[in-house]
Amino acid sequence: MSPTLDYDPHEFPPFAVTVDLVVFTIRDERLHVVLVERGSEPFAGRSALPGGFVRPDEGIDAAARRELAEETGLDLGRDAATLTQLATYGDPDRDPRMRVVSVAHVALVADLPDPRGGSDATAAELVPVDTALRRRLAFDHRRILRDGLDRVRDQLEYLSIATRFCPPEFTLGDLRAVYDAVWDVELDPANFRRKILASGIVTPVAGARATPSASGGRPAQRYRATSTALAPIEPPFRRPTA
Amino acid sequence: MSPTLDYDPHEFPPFAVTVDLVVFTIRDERLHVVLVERGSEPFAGRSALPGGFVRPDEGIDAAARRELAEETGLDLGRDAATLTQLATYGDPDRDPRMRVVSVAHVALVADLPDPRGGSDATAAELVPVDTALRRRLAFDHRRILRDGLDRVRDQLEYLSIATRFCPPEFTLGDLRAVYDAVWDVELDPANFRRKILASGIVTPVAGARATPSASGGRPAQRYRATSTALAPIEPPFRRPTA
DNA sequence: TTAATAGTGTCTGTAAGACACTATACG
DNA sequence: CGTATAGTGTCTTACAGACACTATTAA
Repeated sequence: MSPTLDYDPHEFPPFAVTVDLVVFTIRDERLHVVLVERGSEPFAGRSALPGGFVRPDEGIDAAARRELAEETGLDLGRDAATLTQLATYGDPDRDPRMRVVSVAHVALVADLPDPRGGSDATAAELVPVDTALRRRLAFDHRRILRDGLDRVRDQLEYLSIATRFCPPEFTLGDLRAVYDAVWDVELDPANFRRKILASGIVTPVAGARATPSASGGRPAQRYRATSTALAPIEPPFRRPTA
Repeated sequence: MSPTLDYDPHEFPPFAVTVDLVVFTIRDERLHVVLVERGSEPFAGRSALPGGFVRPDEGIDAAARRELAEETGLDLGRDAATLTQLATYGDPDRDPRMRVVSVAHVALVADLPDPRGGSDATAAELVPVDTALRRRLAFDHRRILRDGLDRVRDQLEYLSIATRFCPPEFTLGDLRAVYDAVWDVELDPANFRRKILASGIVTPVAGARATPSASGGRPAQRYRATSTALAPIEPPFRRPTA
């Protein structure tokens, strides 16, 4: 805030503030993002990120949680770490109607029962990210999605966010599948195991073993995230080059 | 943006949008931040980060550049990389007057001739960051400063931002002094040289050697940033533990 | 049995940290 | 000469990647 105001605070310019959400999950071994179909102009009929206006007495992340619940039926609960702020997009012409500044967020969720349409009957769908990036999205949502994807890929290296894509208990194979999907690689199971266990971000569940998948295989030890909060991966788990 | 609006766009809630700036530089081997003194309520007389209202037809980073120039006389020019968005702060009660959402930025500058008061005669000063963090700052500026500091410390590991604190030509000793100041460590000159040169973020200036400092010593090779854009440091330059 | 996944062991190359040593300036 | 900084070389340790090998399940 400027100590010597350029504008009287009661004559401030007319801004609208919104939130947009990049909601990632993993489905069929691939990274997906939640898109909604716009029902009204501008960009009616086009795919868009879920989001909406921040209410006058509502915090910004509260607005993000509320909009996500309203449009997709997803409840992130009180868990602070699955929803993080990405960046703010405020080009003067990003919305043809008026000046809108949007605070974008990234949410990571375990695979959903199924994305249902919002309480207001808007269509919500789960789309593979590469498909979504090839679509013509409303507003500057393609750029926001791109930025969100970059962020998740980066954070996978140094933060324990991978467990957010998993249910409370998971195997190291499940966790590796997250890395494989987000980075589009195939990590060596042996080296993955060594690095993840050394980082301490997961703790084995005493006695719990996973039933082998349909294709057979030895049952795997079950793990839980060591902490409910995000933890640094130390040393960082670097993404394979090329 | 919600496809089914909770609010008619022409009845949007009354928000003001501002920018705040965390401007870092290095002075006397220590990291400093630019603070201004507030001339009016609320928080009159208290130190604050420079910033101000975004104008109706102005982009957000354009507003940040303009406010910085107005309040401290610093011109970042067209260089995109010295000014980066940090995060957005929008608690409903962060400004007692009205609902204000502020987009905070971080700027890195080479040591200034001297921070002059703004064109509107507001006092601007350069304060060591640890001192600034102990002060009672206006609004939530202490948290913003804290977040900005964390960001710069992190980015020093994997982005070539250190050169932004230096004049166009510098020695490896100068660059190491940046790391020492921001991380509050004393890096080994030999290992620092090896890692920085291996990363390729700097290029030697043919024939140019620095005159030894007052205390003597062999003249050092001069370098320039290899690219005007920010480049990743590969492999990352990890901060010493503890 | 085979196929598939879980999990262990080991070798090799790269790179970080510690630090000795040389080079070139000022006084 | 001593002192201070620039710059090189080298040793040790840690860890990542590659990959061989064993373990335990389903079909």
